[in-house]
Amino acid sequence: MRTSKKPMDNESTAQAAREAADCVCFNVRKAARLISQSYDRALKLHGLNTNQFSILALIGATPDAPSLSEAAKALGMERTTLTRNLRHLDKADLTQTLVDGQDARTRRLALTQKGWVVLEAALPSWRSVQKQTLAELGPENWPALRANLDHLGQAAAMIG
Amino acid sequence: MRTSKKPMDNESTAQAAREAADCVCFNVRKAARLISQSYDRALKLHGLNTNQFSILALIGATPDAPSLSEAAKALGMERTTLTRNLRHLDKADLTQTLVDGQDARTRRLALTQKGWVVLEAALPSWRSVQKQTLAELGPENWPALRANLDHLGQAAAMIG
DNA sequence: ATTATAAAGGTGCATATACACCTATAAGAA
DNA sequence: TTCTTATAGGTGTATATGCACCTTTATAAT
Repeated sequence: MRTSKKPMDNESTAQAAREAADCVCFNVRKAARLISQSYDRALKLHGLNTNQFSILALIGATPDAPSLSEAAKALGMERTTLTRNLRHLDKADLTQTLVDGQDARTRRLALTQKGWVVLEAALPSWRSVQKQTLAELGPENWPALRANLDHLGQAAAMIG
Repeated sequence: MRTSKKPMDNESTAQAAREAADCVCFNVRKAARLISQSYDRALKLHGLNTNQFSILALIGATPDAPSLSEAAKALGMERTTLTRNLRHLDKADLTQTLVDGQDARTRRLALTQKGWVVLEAALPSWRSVQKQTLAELGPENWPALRANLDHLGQAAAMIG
């Protein structure tokens, strides 16, 4: 006896829809949402969220001030998304967006002195949450996981 | 001779910041952004993005109409995020949000007939992009990758 | 030098995300 | 039954995301 409330005509679609629980995109997005919450909690003390921390760290880690597009590429972030994310950091006086001397089209990104101070202060909190996360995962699983994520990110441009 | 443009006092912070390229959260978020773009392209024909597809599929796949909170839990999505995401689907007449008969606090989620039709139509496009994505990844790598992502998502609540 | 093309970046719009705080309703305690 | 507490959900606010389309500036072609 059927107890489902779904109309019989949709039953085959319902069955097919169960496949989508295995969707790569869904599962990566879901993990990103959940993991972000723990990193956000850890960085909140420093007035940063995980995204802002990543941007500061990328700029700080790049030997010469990267252009907006270079930074966006390195962050795997749409250029226009980075433009807007930088607004908050610029307003908070953590970053500076300056016109390049050679090419008037290019914006070069740099940390302000305050940006350096906040980044340095936030790094121990990041290390702590990163360590806990790797411990949960099993640190030996991380290299392969990261390689798979990198590979998927690389390949994505060719798919769809 | 030093050629870096960064002030010497920040060099140790710059060095430390390079560790953050290995951040679990950053790498998962980055992959989510990039992968989402390919799935979004694949589903665009059907007027859906990957997130909307996932919500439709989850509701369609659930035997009895799930409550908002149950659906949010299954999607790994903040309840209030789902509330707002459903607005677009409700407005597009793909989903219905109805007050439960037993408990006036509870909203039960269901697909409209149009929702069933769109979901059914979108499933082949999803299968296609999913297949290409798994082919790029190497299908044998997906079970472990998914298990690691699930584990991280589960553990996130305890971290930070 | 002029024109055509390419490259860098910004804006409008739509959608996604979640915390803090609020209301409404149900269930339990007195 | 009344009071208390727990549960389900919504709203205000801030930030994130990316596509389509635009302007500005540099480079290439003639």
